[in-house]
Amino acid sequence: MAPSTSPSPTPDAPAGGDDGRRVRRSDAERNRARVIAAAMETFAEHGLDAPVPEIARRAGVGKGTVYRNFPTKEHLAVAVSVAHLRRYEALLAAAVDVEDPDAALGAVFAAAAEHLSRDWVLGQSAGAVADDPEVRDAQGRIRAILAATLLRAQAAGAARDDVTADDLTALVIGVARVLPPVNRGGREDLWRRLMLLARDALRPGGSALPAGFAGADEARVAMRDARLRR
Amino acid sequence: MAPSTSPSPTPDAPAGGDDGRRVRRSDAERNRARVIAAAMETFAEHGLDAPVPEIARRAGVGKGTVYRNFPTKEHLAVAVSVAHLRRYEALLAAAVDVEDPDAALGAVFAAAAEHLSRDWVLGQSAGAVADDPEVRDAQGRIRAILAATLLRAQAAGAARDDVTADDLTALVIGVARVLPPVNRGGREDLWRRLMLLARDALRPGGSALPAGFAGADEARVAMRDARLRR
Amino acid sequence: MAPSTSPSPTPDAPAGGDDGRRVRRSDAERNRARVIAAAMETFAEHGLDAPVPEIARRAGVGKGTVYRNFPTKEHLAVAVSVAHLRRYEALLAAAVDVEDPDAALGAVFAAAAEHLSRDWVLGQSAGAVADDPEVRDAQGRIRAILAATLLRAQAAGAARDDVTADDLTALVIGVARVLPPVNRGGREDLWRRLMLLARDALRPGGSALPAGFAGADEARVAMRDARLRR
Amino acid sequence: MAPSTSPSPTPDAPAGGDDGRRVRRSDAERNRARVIAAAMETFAEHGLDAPVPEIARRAGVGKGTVYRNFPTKEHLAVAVSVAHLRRYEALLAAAVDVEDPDAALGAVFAAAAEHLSRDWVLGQSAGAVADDPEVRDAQGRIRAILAATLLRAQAAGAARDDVTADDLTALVIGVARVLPPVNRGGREDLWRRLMLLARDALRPGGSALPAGFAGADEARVAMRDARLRR
DNA sequence: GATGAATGAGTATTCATTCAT
DNA sequence: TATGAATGAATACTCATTCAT
Repeated sequence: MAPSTSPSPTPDAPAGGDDGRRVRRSDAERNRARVIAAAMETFAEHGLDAPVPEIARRAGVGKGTVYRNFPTKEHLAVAVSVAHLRRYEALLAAAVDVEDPDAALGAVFAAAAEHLSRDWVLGQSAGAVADDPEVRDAQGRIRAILAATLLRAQAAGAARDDVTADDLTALVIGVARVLPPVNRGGREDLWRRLMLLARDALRPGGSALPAGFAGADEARVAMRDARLRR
Repeated sequence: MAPSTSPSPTPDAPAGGDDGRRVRRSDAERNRARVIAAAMETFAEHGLDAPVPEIARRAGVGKGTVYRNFPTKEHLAVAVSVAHLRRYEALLAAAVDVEDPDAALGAVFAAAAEHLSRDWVLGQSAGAVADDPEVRDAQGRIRAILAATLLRAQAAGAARDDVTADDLTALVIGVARVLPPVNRGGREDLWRRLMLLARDALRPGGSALPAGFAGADEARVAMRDARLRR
Repeated sequence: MAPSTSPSPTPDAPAGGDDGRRVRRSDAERNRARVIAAAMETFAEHGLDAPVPEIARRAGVGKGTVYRNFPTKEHLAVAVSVAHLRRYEALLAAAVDVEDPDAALGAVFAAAAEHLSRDWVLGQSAGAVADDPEVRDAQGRIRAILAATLLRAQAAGAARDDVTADDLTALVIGVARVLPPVNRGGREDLWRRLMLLARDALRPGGSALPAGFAGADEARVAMRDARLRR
Repeated sequence: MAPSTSPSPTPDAPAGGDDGRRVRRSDAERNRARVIAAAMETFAEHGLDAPVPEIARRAGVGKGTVYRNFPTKEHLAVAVSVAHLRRYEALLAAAVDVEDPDAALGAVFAAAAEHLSRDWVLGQSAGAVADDPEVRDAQGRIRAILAATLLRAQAAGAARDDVTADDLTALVIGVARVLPPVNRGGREDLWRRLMLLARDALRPGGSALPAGFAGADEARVAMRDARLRR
């Protein structure tokens, strides 16, 4: 039951049409966006336990509208996760452009601090959310960026060779799960500090590590099951 | 209203003393222990949302018995947390005995891997649980052990000087929140691996860090508030 | 936290206005009325201990509908009390129109017999119910009518001068709490009989009375606290 | 299922026996008395909803002891009612000795004020309690006293002829149900005042009354069904 | 006999989801 | 298409009553 989140729930609608229809369409689109925004906010504050009615209220729409766009609350959670992942991806993309491999790796951690200190939803990476193809795709793209950046750093001697993108991901997520987000009382400087510390874990010259994440897939599964709750 | 966990809350005023009493008491004590065990299990699987009836069923007792021992679910959560913290503390105590400062610091991370890979509940350290004096005490004792071990390592040059026990705590908890516990599909080797990685973050020669956890107290509060949800 | 009973609490923000809306609204209003009616019945039979599900069943709605209209059982109790008081007030108003002061006072008792012999819930006027502003207001208006009628009777020599509206109220409520309502096996004639008897207690020439209800307010409080239980 | 309250629950025990037995017996008797006393107190404060454990605690015994003496809570309620009625009866007996018929009738009301202002449990005159033979007997004896006193007053012209003992009872109970008992904030003077007022209702020269309580039995049934709740 | 531990039915309330309008 | 009324499953907690010790 992995819900998917296509931008428009009515794929059959023609691209062009009479104005009334287009207006309605854009109205619906706006509603959908408002619901997602409200859900991001509400989930951030109350976790997945946040009541749907509360989300509807904040979005300024009826419960029915929420359910029209997202057949279940889980679908909504998926949409929120996708939105978060997209934002994260965008931030990371910037990091990719950094020339210096060392600096680029640092930028990855900085991006994580920047993004996660505000949004903080990874706890939901469980159940239906983790199984959703769109979520998987976004996670895959992010992982690819992390892997590429790590490889560059390793090639340049700025990162130890015995770590993988999965180690990196685990460290980032770990830190993200320790600190509260800024809008919940978290402190920006602590986020940066811990991310820097985490980055240092990857420097050459550390302890000898035992075997690590077996393969990408297996690792992803392990990661996914890391549902902190529910 | 932070519930406290004395070994036996004895809600009905026990006379205590002669042996005849102890028989009944021991039975009750066994039930109490079974409830806590069941709660550890159930909370680990479903989080604090775990239904009390489910816990009662697993413990093989009626709902009433759960409530006799723990007036509210929160009291139960406190008891579970205390149990976890005690186990952790016991493991850490062993680490303290290690002579070599470097090895001792490593042992601390090993203890974390050992303990957390199996129990995994700290995420719930929120609300009433975090406010409970017994929980606070246990956390304080643990923090003291961490601080002492870190200091020894720093004095011996085995750890960078710009980190504190709070950094250490954050790293450990972070990793603990990434991986699933062994009984939920987690892999022992991954726990060890990540803890080793985390330990390396504390080696001398890392990045320059911005200001960190302001003071012990403030930091503890930040830490405590790091409830992933609710 | 005294719940108030505006005709429609409309928990989900109604737009109100066009006719389309009114259709739905009227349906909801009907349900609300049915819930109140069912509650009057059920409370009369079982007291405030009456289970909400029972009320819902009698009203032919789901529990949820009851709670949509009345956030807590106490709110429902308030609504029921207000409904009762309004009916009573309406009956009393008629009594006011009676010219002859003696007959008017008699009419007040008759109205009480007429009303209370059927509804019989005042005993619940305790706690949140008694503190509700709408309830207080209705009680105040009723008391005003009683006071005015009593004064007229006193002026005309049809009632002793040493009694107040609070004495009158107490007598009426007292009788109301002795007899079962008609729909529970009570007999109309007994109600009338006892109310007539009570009316006679106010005739001139009785025993010398000790100090009575101190002042309106204090008396009202005493009255209010006269919760038979809880 | 009308529970009966014989003073000693073990009617088979011989009158004389060894001391150990007598001690135990007197112990049991003491316990029983303490339970009743505690129940009077607790019921007065919380109504019949008072939890049995609370009563046991106040009595200083275990729940088991309560249930040994009173198989159900209703049996306990019966015992409490009987105790109350006995006290009332004792007070009334004194009134009987008053020579002057007018004064005697007044004394009856005074006794009611004296007793009911403190104990206040009549609300329980419902269900199993009202059906209990011991309760019925006590009520019957009380009614006989009231009837006799009323007859004397009527014979002496101190009371109207068109009222019966049932009218008198209804008036007394009515007043008793309006005011809170002294230990719940009630005021002694108000009790006296209202009882005097009620007494005046019986003076000669009142309104013409419609037919009244049909017969003793029927009336008693009507009275019994006047359960204010449950 | 006395105790209090255990039980489980019962009740208020919340919230995801459906559907008539 | 949007709304919000209705529904009922789910859950924490209380308390009368039973029964092993």
